[in-house]
Amino acid sequence: MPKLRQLANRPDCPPACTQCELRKSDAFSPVNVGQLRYIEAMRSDRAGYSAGSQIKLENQRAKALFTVYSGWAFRFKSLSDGRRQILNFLLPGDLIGLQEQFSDGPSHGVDAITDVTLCVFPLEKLWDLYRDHSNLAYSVTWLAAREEINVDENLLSTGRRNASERIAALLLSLHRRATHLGLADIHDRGSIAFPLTQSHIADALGLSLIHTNRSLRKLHRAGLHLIEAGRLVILNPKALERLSEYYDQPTRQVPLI
Amino acid sequence: MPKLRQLANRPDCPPACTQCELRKSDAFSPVNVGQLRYIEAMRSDRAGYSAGSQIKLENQRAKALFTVYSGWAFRFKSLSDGRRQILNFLLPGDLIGLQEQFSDGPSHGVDAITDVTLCVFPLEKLWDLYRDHSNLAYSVTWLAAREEINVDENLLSTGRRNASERIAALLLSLHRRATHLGLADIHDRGSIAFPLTQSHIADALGLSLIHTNRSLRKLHRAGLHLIEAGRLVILNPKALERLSEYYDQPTRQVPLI
DNA sequence: TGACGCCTACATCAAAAGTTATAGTGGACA
DNA sequence: TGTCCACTATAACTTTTGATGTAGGCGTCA
Repeated sequence: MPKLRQLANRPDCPPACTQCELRKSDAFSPVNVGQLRYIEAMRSDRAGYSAGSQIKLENQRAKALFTVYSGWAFRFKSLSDGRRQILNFLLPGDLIGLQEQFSDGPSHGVDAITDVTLCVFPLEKLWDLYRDHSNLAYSVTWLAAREEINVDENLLSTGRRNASERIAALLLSLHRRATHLGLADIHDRGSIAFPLTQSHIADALGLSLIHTNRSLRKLHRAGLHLIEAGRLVILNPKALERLSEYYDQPTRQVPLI
Repeated sequence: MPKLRQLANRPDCPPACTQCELRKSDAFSPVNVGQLRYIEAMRSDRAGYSAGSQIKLENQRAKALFTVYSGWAFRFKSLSDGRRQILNFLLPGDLIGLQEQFSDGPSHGVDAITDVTLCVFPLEKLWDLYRDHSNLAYSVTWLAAREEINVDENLLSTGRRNASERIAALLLSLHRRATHLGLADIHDRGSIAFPLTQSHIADALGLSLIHTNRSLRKLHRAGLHLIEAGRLVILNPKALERLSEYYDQPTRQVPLI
C-alpha cells in the first residue's frame, strides 16, 4: 500500500488552503479570498505517497488532478524492455494529470522520489473551474505551458547536448526551481536537498547509468558542483551556464492551484 | 520579406471562420455559432509565410497567437554552435505561441517547412477569451496538453529509442496526424504529402544527418516505408509499430480555435 | 542550357556513449 | 553486529553514432 496512513498526523500534510504553507512562499502569485475558497471546495482529498512508490501507473488513467504539496516526483514513459525516460521532475506547486484529461489514453506514469504529499482535485470539477473562475482556468493553462517549457528544455538536452552539458543544464534547472521555492539553504552556499540518484539523472537525460557517473565525476572533479549527503551545491554557476548554455532567467511569481 | 504578398488571392488564404475549410473536416469538434463568431472577432489578421521562412525567431517574443491554417511548420530550440533541436512539428489546427504568453522570456523559434498560412490572434485577447468563453478556454488548454503529449513522445524517442526506432515512431506519428486531418490519399496506399527533409528528421530526433540517412535507408530496404516524390507511404505499419512501440490510438475530435 | 544549390547516397575514420564486470560504501534492518 | 541492498565508483571492451569527404540527382533560375 503506497499511500501513507495517518496522513493527517504528518507534519507535511496539506492543511486547509487558508493555512497552506506553500502559498506563504512568495514564489506564488497571490489569490483573493473567493479564489482560495473555490480551490478549497474543489479539493476533495489529500494523499501521501512514500519515497519510491508509484503515484500513477503508466498504463492507468488518472482519476484526479493533483498538486504537489511537498516532496519530489517525476513523470516518465517507458518501453517494454525496461528502457525508461523521465520527462520532467515535479516539485511543490506542480500540477499532475492534466495531459490525461485531454489525451485519448494514458500517456505517462508518475513516481514519488521522496515522500510526497498531494492535494487531490476530482477531474470532473476541472470543467466547473473553467466555467466559474476564468482566472483560475488561466492559471491552469499557465501551469501546463510552464511544464511544457521544462520538457522542451529537457528535449534540447537529450537531443543535442552531450553528456556533461546535459548534466550541467539539469543541475542548474533543478537548483533554480528549488531556490525559487525557497528551498535553498543560504547558510550553506545556497545548497538544496537533492534526492535524485544517478539512475534518475540517467533516465532523465537519456544516458546510461555508467556514463552518467563518469560525466558527473568529471564535473565534480572540475569543481563545478558538489553532491554530498543528499544535498547539491552549485560551486561554479558561471562555468555550468557556459558549458550547458542554460541561463537562469529571473523567475516571476507563478500560479498555485 | 518572408510574408507572402497578396495573401487574400491565394487559394489557401484563411477565409472568414464561417467558411473555414479546415473546420469542415470531421477531425475537429463542432462549435456553436456564438463561439464561431467570437473566434472570428478575435482573429485580427491572416498571415502567409513562404517555405523555409522564419515565423518566429528564437530570441524574439511572439506578439500574437497563431493557428496553423495550412502547411507544415516546426518549433525548435538551438545552441550557439548551431546544434538545433526540433521540439515538434506543427500541422493545420495547431496553436503557436501559447508558451510565450506564460514564460519569462522567449523560448523557441518557429520555422515554416512548406508555405504556411496562419490565423492571427492578438495575445491580449487571450485573457478575454478565458473570461468570456470558458469552453474555448478549455479548448486552448486541450491544445496545449495535446502538444505536450507530442513533445513527451519525442522526448522518449530521443532519450531512449535507437535511431531506427526513432524514425519509425516519427513516421507513424506524422502519418497518423496527417491522416486524421484527412490529408491521406486513399487511392495511393494512404500516402501523405511529406515535406520534411532528412535534415528536419535528424534535428527532430537528435541524430546526425548522416546517421538519419543510414537508418532511413535501412527501414526503406526492409520494406517498411517509402518516401518518394515528396510523399510518404507506410508499407508495413505493424512492423513499424513493433519496432518503435509506438501504437496508433484512435484519435478523437480535437478542438480548433 | 548550363551553373548553382539543395538533397540524398555512401565510404572511411574518430569520438561518444553503452555494456559488462567488479568492488567499495553506507544505511536499513533483523 | 553482521547481512542485505541500493547506490556509487572504476576499468576494459564493444557498439552506436558522429565527422569528414565525395559524388550523383534534380529542380530553379538567370
